[in-house]
Amino acid sequence: MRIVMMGTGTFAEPTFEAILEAFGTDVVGLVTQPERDGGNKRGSTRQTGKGMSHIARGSQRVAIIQPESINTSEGVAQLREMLPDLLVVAAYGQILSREVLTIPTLGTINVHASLLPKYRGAAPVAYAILNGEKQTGVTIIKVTPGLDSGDIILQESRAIHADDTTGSLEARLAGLGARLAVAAVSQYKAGPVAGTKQDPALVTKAPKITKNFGLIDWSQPAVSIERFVRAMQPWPTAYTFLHRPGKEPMRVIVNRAHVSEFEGMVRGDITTGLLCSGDLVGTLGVASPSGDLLIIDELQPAGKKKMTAEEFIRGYPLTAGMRFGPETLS
RNA sequence: CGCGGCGUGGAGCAGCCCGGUUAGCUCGCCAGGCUCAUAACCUGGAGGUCGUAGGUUCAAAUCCUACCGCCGCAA
Repeated sequence: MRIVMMGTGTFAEPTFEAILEAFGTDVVGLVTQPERDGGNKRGSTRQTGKGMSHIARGSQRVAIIQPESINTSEGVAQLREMLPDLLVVAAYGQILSREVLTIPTLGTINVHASLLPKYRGAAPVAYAILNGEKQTGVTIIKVTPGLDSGDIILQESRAIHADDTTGSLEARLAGLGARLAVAAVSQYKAGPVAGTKQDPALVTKAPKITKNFGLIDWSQPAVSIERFVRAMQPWPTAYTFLHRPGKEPMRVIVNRAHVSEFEGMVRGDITTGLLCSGDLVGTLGVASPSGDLLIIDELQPAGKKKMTAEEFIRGYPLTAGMRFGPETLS
Protein backbone atom coordinates (compact mmCIF):
# COMPACT_ATOMS: atom_id res chain seq x y z
CA MET A 1 0.00 0.00 0.00
CA ARG A 2 1.29 3.44 -0.96
CA ILE A 3 0.74 5.95 1.83
CA VAL A 4 1.13 9.70 1.41
CA MET A 5 1.30 11.95 4.46
CA MET A 6 -0.14 15.43 4.26
CA GLY A 7 0.34 17.86 7.11
CA THR A 8 2.19 20.70 8.72
CA GLY A 9 3.70 21.70 11.98
CA THR A 10 4.08 20.31 15.45
CA PHE A 11 0.67 18.67 15.49
CA ALA A 12 1.34 16.63 12.36
CA GLU A 13 4.93 15.67 13.12
CA PRO A 14 4.26 12.92 15.70
CA THR A 15 1.74 11.32 13.36
CA PHE A 16 4.17 11.39 10.48
CA GLU A 17 6.93 9.89 12.58
CA ALA A 18 4.64 7.16 13.90
CA ILE A 19 3.42 6.24 10.43
CA LEU A 20 6.96 6.06 9.15
CA GLU A 21 7.93 3.90 12.08
CA ALA A 22 4.97 1.55 11.72
CA PHE A 23 4.69 1.21 7.96
CA GLY A 24 8.17 2.12 6.77
CA THR A 25 8.42 1.49 3.08
CA ASP A 26 4.69 1.92 2.52
CA VAL A 27 5.17 5.62 3.07
CA VAL A 28 6.04 7.05 -0.30
CA GLY A 29 5.31 10.74 -0.10
CA LEU A 30 4.89 13.89 1.95
CA VAL A 31 2.82 16.91 1.09
CA THR A 32 3.50 19.91 3.30
CA GLN A 33 3.49 23.69 3.26
CA PRO A 34 6.22 25.58 1.44
CA GLU A 35 9.15 26.73 3.57
CA ARG A 36 8.35 30.39 3.53
CA ASP A 37 11.19 32.34 4.96
CA GLY A 38 9.40 35.64 5.40
CA GLY A 39 12.27 36.87 7.51
CA ASN A 40 11.37 34.42 10.20
CA LYS A 41 13.49 34.82 13.26
CA ARG A 42 13.98 32.51 16.16
CA GLY A 43 10.95 31.99 18.31
CA SER A 44 8.47 32.42 15.51
CA THR A 45 5.44 30.25 15.89
CA ARG A 46 4.57 30.38 12.26
CA GLN A 47 4.12 26.96 10.81
CA THR A 48 6.08 26.02 7.77
CA GLY A 49 6.83 22.74 6.15
CA LYS A 50 10.33 22.68 7.58
CA GLY A 51 9.91 20.21 10.42
CA MET A 52 7.97 17.78 8.29
CA SER A 53 10.34 17.80 5.36
CA HIS A 54 13.22 17.35 7.77
CA ILE A 55 11.63 14.18 9.10
CA ALA A 56 10.98 12.98 5.57
CA ARG A 57 14.59 13.43 4.56
CA GLY A 58 15.56 11.02 7.32
CA SER A 59 13.90 8.34 5.23
CA GLN A 60 15.22 8.33 1.67
CA ARG A 61 12.22 6.77 0.01
CA VAL A 62 9.81 9.57 0.77
CA ALA A 63 9.20 12.07 -2.02
CA ILE A 64 8.38 15.59 -0.86
CA ILE A 65 6.14 18.13 -2.52
CA GLN A 66 5.36 21.59 -1.15
CA PRO A 67 2.84 23.28 -3.42
CA GLU A 68 1.47 26.71 -2.53
CA SER A 69 -1.92 25.12 -3.07
CA ILE A 70 -2.68 21.45 -3.50
CA ASN A 71 -5.87 22.28 -5.34
CA THR A 72 -4.25 23.84 -8.39
CA SER A 73 -3.67 21.76 -11.50
CA GLU A 74 0.01 21.65 -10.61
CA GLY A 75 -0.61 20.44 -7.08
CA VAL A 76 -3.01 17.81 -8.29
CA ALA A 77 -0.54 16.61 -10.92
CA GLN A 78 2.27 16.34 -8.38
CA LEU A 79 0.13 14.35 -5.99
CA ARG A 80 -1.07 12.07 -8.77
CA GLU A 81 2.52 11.16 -9.62
CA MET A 82 2.87 9.69 -6.17
CA LEU A 83 0.17 7.14 -6.97
CA PRO A 84 -1.20 7.13 -3.44
CA ASP A 85 -3.57 4.48 -2.13
CA LEU A 86 -4.19 6.23 1.18
CA LEU A 87 -3.80 9.88 2.09
CA VAL A 88 -3.21 10.67 5.78
CA VAL A 89 -3.97 14.29 6.62
CA ALA A 90 -3.12 16.15 9.83
CA ALA A 91 -3.25 19.92 10.18
CA TYR A 92 -2.49 20.58 6.55
CA GLY A 93 -4.21 23.93 6.57
CA GLN A 94 -5.87 23.65 3.19
CA ILE A 95 -9.25 22.32 2.27
CA LEU A 96 -8.89 19.50 -0.23
CA SER A 97 -10.82 19.78 -3.44
CA ARG A 98 -13.09 17.06 -4.74
CA GLU A 99 -10.53 16.36 -7.41
CA VAL A 100 -7.73 15.83 -4.90
CA LEU A 101 -9.87 13.44 -2.92
CA THR A 102 -10.40 11.23 -5.97
CA ILE A 103 -6.68 10.55 -6.33
CA PRO A 104 -5.98 8.04 -3.53
CA THR A 105 -7.48 4.69 -4.45
CA LEU A 106 -8.52 3.71 -0.92
CA GLY A 107 -9.43 7.13 0.35
CA THR A 108 -8.24 9.89 2.66
CA ILE A 109 -8.27 10.05 6.44
CA ASN A 110 -7.82 13.07 8.71
CA VAL A 111 -6.48 13.38 12.23
CA HIS A 112 -8.58 16.06 13.95
CA ALA A 113 -7.95 17.40 17.45
CA SER A 114 -11.47 17.40 18.81
CA LEU A 115 -14.33 15.06 19.63
CA LEU A 116 -16.16 15.47 16.36
CA PRO A 117 -18.77 16.57 15.53
CA LYS A 118 -17.78 19.22 18.06
CA TYR A 119 -15.27 21.84 16.99
CA ARG A 120 -15.02 21.38 13.28
CA GLY A 121 -12.44 23.69 11.76
CA ALA A 122 -8.94 25.05 12.06
CA ALA A 123 -8.68 25.83 15.78
CA PRO A 124 -10.40 23.03 17.71
CA VAL A 125 -7.96 22.98 20.62
CA ALA A 126 -8.15 26.71 21.30
CA TYR A 127 -11.95 26.68 21.24
CA ALA A 128 -12.17 23.73 23.59
CA ILE A 129 -10.12 25.63 26.18
CA LEU A 130 -11.94 28.87 25.48
CA ASN A 131 -15.28 27.26 26.20
CA GLY A 132 -14.07 25.67 29.40
CA GLU A 133 -14.49 22.09 28.19
CA LYS A 134 -13.45 19.45 30.70
CA GLN A 135 -12.34 17.09 28.00
CA THR A 136 -11.57 16.92 24.36
CA GLY A 137 -9.82 14.38 22.18
CA VAL A 138 -8.77 13.23 18.77
CA THR A 139 -10.96 11.89 16.00
CA ILE A 140 -9.89 10.06 12.87
CA ILE A 141 -12.38 10.63 10.08
CA LYS A 142 -12.75 9.81 6.45
CA VAL A 143 -12.22 12.99 4.52
CA THR A 144 -15.11 14.18 2.38
CA PRO A 145 -15.55 17.45 0.52
CA GLY A 146 -17.26 19.05 3.54
CA LEU A 147 -15.13 20.54 6.30
CA ASP A 148 -14.37 17.89 8.93
CA SER A 149 -17.71 16.28 8.24
CA GLY A 150 -16.76 12.76 7.16
CA ASP A 151 -17.54 9.50 8.91
CA ILE A 152 -15.77 8.74 12.17
CA ILE A 153 -13.34 5.83 12.17
CA LEU A 154 -11.75 6.18 15.61
CA GLN A 155 -12.14 8.55 18.50
CA GLU A 156 -10.55 8.85 21.92
CA SER A 157 -10.95 11.49 24.60
CA ARG A 158 -8.53 13.17 26.96
CA ALA A 159 -8.98 15.42 29.98
CA ILE A 160 -8.20 19.13 29.70
CA HIS A 161 -6.11 20.24 32.65
CA ALA A 162 -6.91 23.44 34.53
CA ASP A 163 -3.62 24.96 33.46
CA ASP A 164 -3.58 23.71 29.88
CA THR A 165 -2.75 26.12 27.13
CA THR A 166 -3.48 25.48 23.49
CA GLY A 167 0.20 24.64 23.15
CA SER A 168 0.40 22.10 25.97
CA LEU A 169 -2.91 20.44 25.15
CA GLU A 170 -2.18 20.24 21.46
CA ALA A 171 1.13 18.54 22.21
CA ARG A 172 -0.64 15.81 24.17
CA LEU A 173 -3.32 15.40 21.52
CA ALA A 174 -0.64 15.16 18.84
CA GLY A 175 0.73 12.07 20.58
CA LEU A 176 -2.71 10.54 20.82
CA GLY A 177 -3.38 11.42 17.19
CA ALA A 178 -0.24 9.60 16.15
CA ARG A 179 -1.35 6.37 17.85
CA LEU A 180 -4.86 6.57 16.44
CA ALA A 181 -3.56 7.32 12.96
CA VAL A 182 -1.41 4.20 13.05
CA ALA A 183 -4.40 2.15 14.21
CA ALA A 184 -6.57 3.54 11.44
CA VAL A 185 -3.99 2.88 8.75
CA SER A 186 -3.72 -0.70 10.02
CA GLN A 187 -7.44 -1.09 9.45
CA TYR A 188 -7.02 0.04 5.87
CA LYS A 189 -4.27 -2.49 5.34
CA ALA A 190 -6.61 -5.20 6.60
CA GLY A 191 -9.51 -4.34 4.35
CA PRO A 192 -12.47 -2.04 3.86
CA VAL A 193 -13.01 0.35 6.75
CA ALA A 194 -16.38 1.28 8.17
CA GLY A 195 -17.22 4.63 9.71
CA THR A 196 -19.93 6.16 11.82
CA LYS A 197 -21.92 9.17 10.66
CA GLN A 198 -21.54 12.41 12.62
CA ASP A 199 -24.68 13.65 14.32
CA PRO A 200 -25.57 16.93 12.57
CA ALA A 201 -27.36 18.18 15.69
CA LEU A 202 -24.15 18.24 17.69
CA VAL A 203 -21.99 20.13 15.22
CA THR A 204 -20.09 23.16 16.50
CA LYS A 205 -17.50 25.24 14.71
CA ALA A 206 -13.97 26.26 15.60
CA PRO A 207 -13.02 28.73 12.89
CA LYS A 208 -9.52 29.86 12.20
CA ILE A 209 -8.13 32.29 14.76
CA THR A 210 -6.44 35.47 13.63
CA LYS A 211 -4.03 37.86 15.25
CA ASN A 212 -6.66 40.35 16.28
CA PHE A 213 -8.61 37.64 18.01
CA GLY A 214 -6.13 37.90 20.89
CA LEU A 215 -7.45 41.23 22.12
CA ILE A 216 -8.80 40.78 25.63
CA ASP A 217 -12.38 41.84 26.29
CA TRP A 218 -12.37 43.04 29.88
CA SER A 219 -16.13 43.14 30.06
CA GLN A 220 -16.06 39.34 30.26
CA PRO A 221 -16.10 37.58 33.63
CA ALA A 222 -12.70 36.85 35.11
CA VAL A 223 -13.06 33.09 34.53
CA SER A 224 -13.64 33.64 30.84
CA ILE A 225 -10.63 35.90 30.49
CA GLU A 226 -8.45 33.37 32.28
CA ARG A 227 -9.48 30.69 29.78
CA PHE A 228 -8.97 33.12 26.97
CA VAL A 229 -5.39 33.77 28.07
CA ARG A 230 -4.64 30.04 28.01
CA ALA A 231 -6.44 29.49 24.72
CA MET A 232 -4.38 32.19 23.00
CA GLN A 233 -1.11 30.65 24.14
CA PRO A 234 1.32 30.23 22.39
CA TRP A 235 -0.36 31.95 19.46
CA PRO A 236 -1.66 34.58 18.89
CA THR A 237 -1.25 35.44 22.61
CA ALA A 238 -3.77 37.42 24.62
CA TYR A 239 -3.03 41.12 24.58
CA THR A 240 -4.42 44.39 25.79
CA PHE A 241 -3.33 48.00 26.16
CA LEU A 242 -2.18 49.71 29.32
CA HIS A 243 -3.64 53.17 29.68
CA ARG A 244 -1.98 55.66 31.99
CA PRO A 245 -3.06 59.25 32.42
CA GLY A 246 -0.93 61.46 30.19
CA LYS A 247 0.86 58.58 28.48
CA GLU A 248 0.46 56.76 25.21
CA PRO A 249 -1.34 53.42 25.41
CA MET A 250 1.15 50.57 25.66
CA ARG A 251 0.56 47.15 24.17
CA VAL A 252 0.93 44.39 26.72
CA ILE A 253 0.77 40.64 26.26
CA VAL A 254 -0.75 38.68 29.13
CA ASN A 255 1.04 35.36 29.37
CA ARG A 256 -0.38 33.88 32.52
CA ALA A 257 -3.18 34.78 34.91
CA HIS A 258 -5.53 33.22 37.42
CA VAL A 259 -8.83 34.11 38.99
CA SER A 260 -8.63 35.36 42.54
CA GLU A 261 -10.02 32.87 45.01
CA PHE A 262 -11.91 35.65 46.71
CA GLU A 263 -15.15 35.82 44.79
CA GLY A 264 -16.89 39.10 44.41
CA MET A 265 -14.24 40.99 46.28
CA VAL A 266 -14.63 44.09 44.22
CA ARG A 267 -17.56 46.17 45.39
CA GLY A 268 -19.35 49.19 44.14
CA ASP A 269 -19.01 50.68 40.71
CA ILE A 270 -16.60 48.76 38.59
CA THR A 271 -14.62 50.33 35.85
CA THR A 272 -13.86 47.59 33.39
CA GLY A 273 -10.20 46.71 33.24
CA LEU A 274 -9.22 48.93 36.15
CA LEU A 275 -5.93 47.92 37.67
CA CYS A 276 -5.53 47.49 41.33
CA SER A 277 -2.93 46.16 43.62
CA GLY A 278 -4.06 42.70 44.59
CA ASP A 279 -4.59 41.17 47.97
CA LEU A 280 -0.85 40.59 48.34
CA VAL A 281 2.20 42.69 47.78
CA GLY A 282 3.46 42.48 44.26
CA THR A 283 0.33 41.17 42.64
CA LEU A 284 -1.54 42.77 39.81
CA GLY A 285 -5.30 42.48 39.77
CA VAL A 286 -7.77 43.52 37.16
CA ALA A 287 -11.37 44.13 38.08
CA SER A 288 -13.95 42.21 36.13
CA PRO A 289 -17.64 43.00 35.89
CA SER A 290 -18.53 39.87 37.84
CA GLY A 291 -16.84 41.48 40.83
CA ASP A 292 -13.99 38.99 40.70
CA LEU A 293 -10.39 39.84 40.24
CA LEU A 294 -8.23 38.43 37.52
CA ILE A 295 -4.73 38.20 38.95
CA ILE A 296 -2.05 38.63 36.32
CA ASP A 297 0.98 36.43 36.95
CA GLU A 298 3.18 37.05 33.95
CA LEU A 299 3.06 39.64 31.21
CA GLN A 300 5.14 41.26 28.53
CA PRO A 301 5.07 44.92 27.55
CA ALA A 302 5.73 45.66 23.88
CA GLY A 303 9.41 45.47 23.11
CA LYS A 304 10.32 44.02 26.49
CA LYS A 305 10.99 40.62 27.87
CA LYS A 306 8.42 38.56 29.68
CA MET A 307 8.27 39.54 33.33
CA THR A 308 6.40 38.66 36.46
CA ALA A 309 3.65 40.94 37.72
CA GLU A 310 5.90 41.89 40.61
CA GLU A 311 8.68 43.05 38.30
CA PHE A 312 6.20 44.84 36.11
CA ILE A 313 4.83 46.84 39.01
CA ARG A 314 8.31 48.00 40.06
CA GLY A 315 8.87 49.48 36.66
CA TYR A 316 5.33 50.68 36.04
CA PRO A 317 4.05 51.68 39.48
CA LEU A 318 0.30 51.51 39.85
CA THR A 319 -1.27 54.93 39.87
CA ALA A 320 -4.84 56.09 40.05
CA GLY A 321 -6.75 55.71 36.83
CA MET A 322 -4.44 53.12 35.37
CA ARG A 323 -6.39 50.55 33.43
CA PHE A 324 -6.33 47.93 30.70
CA GLY A 325 -8.51 48.19 27.66
CA PRO A 326 -8.62 48.27 23.89
CA GLU A 327 -6.19 50.55 22.07
CA THR A 328 -8.56 53.47 22.17
CA LEU A 329 -10.90 53.84 25.10
CA SER A 330 -14.43 54.79 24.33
C1' C B 1 16.91 45.18 2.04
C1' G B 2 9.50 43.53 5.57
C1' C B 3 7.78 47.09 10.10
C1' G B 4 8.77 48.64 15.08
C1' G B 5 10.61 48.85 20.36
C1' C B 6 14.57 48.35 23.82
C1' G B 7 19.89 48.01 25.91
C1' U B 8 20.93 53.07 32.46
C1' G B 9 24.26 49.45 39.85
C1' G B 10 21.61 42.38 41.09
C1' A B 11 15.72 42.90 38.99
C1' G B 12 12.05 46.13 36.66
C1' C B 13 11.75 51.20 35.00
C1' A B 14 12.40 57.01 34.61
C1' G B 15 15.66 60.62 32.55
C1' C B 16 16.92 61.36 26.15
C1' C B 17 12.67 64.96 21.96
C1' C B 18 14.37 70.85 24.45
C1' G B 19 22.83 68.38 25.75
C1' G B 20 25.13 71.33 31.42
C1' U B 21 25.16 70.57 39.27
C1' U B 22 25.99 64.73 43.60
C1' A B 23 22.37 59.93 36.98
C1' G B 24 16.51 59.34 39.79
C1' C B 25 12.28 55.78 41.16
C1' U B 26 10.12 50.93 42.89
C1' C B 27 12.64 46.62 44.75
C1' G B 28 16.80 43.45 46.06
C1' C B 29 21.51 43.10 48.85
C1' C B 30 24.76 44.46 53.45
C1' A B 31 24.98 46.81 58.42
C1' G B 32 22.37 48.97 62.44
C1' G B 33 17.68 50.43 64.89
C1' C B 34 12.45 49.68 66.27
C1' U B 35 9.06 45.60 67.22
C1' C B 36 6.24 39.84 70.77
C1' A B 37 6.53 39.70 65.52
C1' U B 38 6.65 40.48 59.95
C1' A B 39 6.58 40.39 52.92
C1' A B 40 6.04 46.03 57.90
C1' C B 41 8.68 50.62 59.49
C1' C B 42 13.29 53.94 60.40
C1' U B 43 18.65 55.03 59.61
C1' G B 44 23.09 54.28 57.15
C1' G B 45 25.96 51.61 53.24
C1' A B 46 28.04 48.92 49.06
C1' G B 47 27.18 48.43 44.01
C1' G B 48 26.91 52.19 37.49
C1' U B 49 32.71 51.95 31.62
C1' C B 50 24.41 54.95 31.13
C1' G B 51 25.43 47.95 25.15
C1' U B 52 30.34 48.78 22.02
C1' A B 53 33.27 52.00 18.81
C1' G B 54 33.75 56.50 16.63
C1' G B 55 31.87 61.66 15.60
C1' U B 56 29.79 66.81 16.86
C1' U B 57 30.63 70.07 21.31
C1' C B 58 33.64 74.08 26.18
C1' A B 59 30.38 70.00 27.86
C1' A B 60 27.04 63.76 25.70
C1' A B 61 23.00 58.77 29.22
C1' U B 62 20.97 62.92 26.22
C1' C B 63 22.56 64.89 19.28
C1' C B 64 24.93 62.02 14.67
C1' U B 65 27.03 57.40 12.40
C1' A B 66 28.30 52.34 12.51
C1' C B 67 28.33 47.80 14.94
C1' C B 68 26.75 44.07 18.71
C1' G B 69 22.78 42.10 21.65
C1' C B 70 17.55 41.38 23.36
C1' C B 71 12.31 41.68 22.20
C1' G B 72 7.58 42.62 19.77
C1' C B 73 4.69 42.63 15.14
C1' A B 74 4.23 40.64 10.51
C1' A B 75 0.70 33.20 10.00
